[in-house]
Amino acid sequence: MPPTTQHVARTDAGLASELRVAVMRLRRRLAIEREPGNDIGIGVMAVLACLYRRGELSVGELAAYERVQPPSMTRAVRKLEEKGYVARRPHETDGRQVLVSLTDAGRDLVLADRRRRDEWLASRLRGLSADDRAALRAALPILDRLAAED
Amino acid sequence: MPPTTQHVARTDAGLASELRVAVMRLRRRLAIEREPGNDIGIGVMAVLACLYRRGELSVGELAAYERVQPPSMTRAVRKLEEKGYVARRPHETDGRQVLVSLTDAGRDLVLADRRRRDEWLASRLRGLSADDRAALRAALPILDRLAAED
DNA sequence: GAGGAATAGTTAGCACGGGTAACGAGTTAC
DNA sequence: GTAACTCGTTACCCGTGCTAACTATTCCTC
Repeated sequence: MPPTTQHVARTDAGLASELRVAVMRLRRRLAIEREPGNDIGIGVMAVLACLYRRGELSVGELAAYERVQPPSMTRAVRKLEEKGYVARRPHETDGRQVLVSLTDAGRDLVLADRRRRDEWLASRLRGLSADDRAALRAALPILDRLAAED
Repeated sequence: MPPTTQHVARTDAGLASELRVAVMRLRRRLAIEREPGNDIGIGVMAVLACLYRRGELSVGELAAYERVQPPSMTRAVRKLEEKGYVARRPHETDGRQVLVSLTDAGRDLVLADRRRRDEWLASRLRGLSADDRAALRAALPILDRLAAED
């Protein structure tokens, strides 16, 4: 009889597989929920959220944080600039770098999107116990660290 | 000054945004780690893992669990069948359904892949405390439930 | 039992978001 | 001052998700 999710998750040996599947499923689920008039995909939205938290960043820094290759980030930034959510300006001293920052419209979009997804999450959280919510909150920085650089 | 990850994650208001970003980054990170000779993408591998845990399933059941539309699962299964990792057979009593099961090669691939990713995870876990690992294990079923059906 | 509604799977076609390779502009080191 | 490196970009390809439309089968109703 093949092991169930609960069984393998109790061991380190199965943690990777289970975590991987859970992360992928949840990612797909999250991608569905978006601000109704928001035509920005979830990946591109993550760039805005990153700029919101960290302020002005270069294209390379954004790519490194999102664990994406530079060309992918160039495209994401271009799309955001076309829509007026970010501004690009050259670095003062290093002419190779391009600094990206949120516009007012971009900031508004981040907040609206966060509100929207919070509503969805709130409906989900009602089905969870306080312990479950605390467990999620505790796991968050660890998930973040797992995804970070070696 | 914009809030940092730690700041917003302490409140329910920011949990959704932070969780979303963490999940997306980790998903990309996990997608990179794969068995060297494994030309199967992470999404298709998840199908094999699902069959390994649950045994024979119909295309529709697979699609529902992975939170994917039926056509996407049809394609994934076809690709796996071409490579000899799964077998398809008609349902005994319901001629509409197609049942998918792992072949021996598919089972081997699941185990090899799991071993490979476990190695990667083990190297990560060394950087974490026992509490962190426990937190991850506790959060796993909750992440799973968040992605589940309404 | 015959016919229409519902369900399972597939096909076709599209969009988006990753990747690599190759290149130009700018900087740094020698 | 030139060679090597870094950053960003362009061009192109591929994987994987979606919707719409179709077929085959089953279920329901009369």
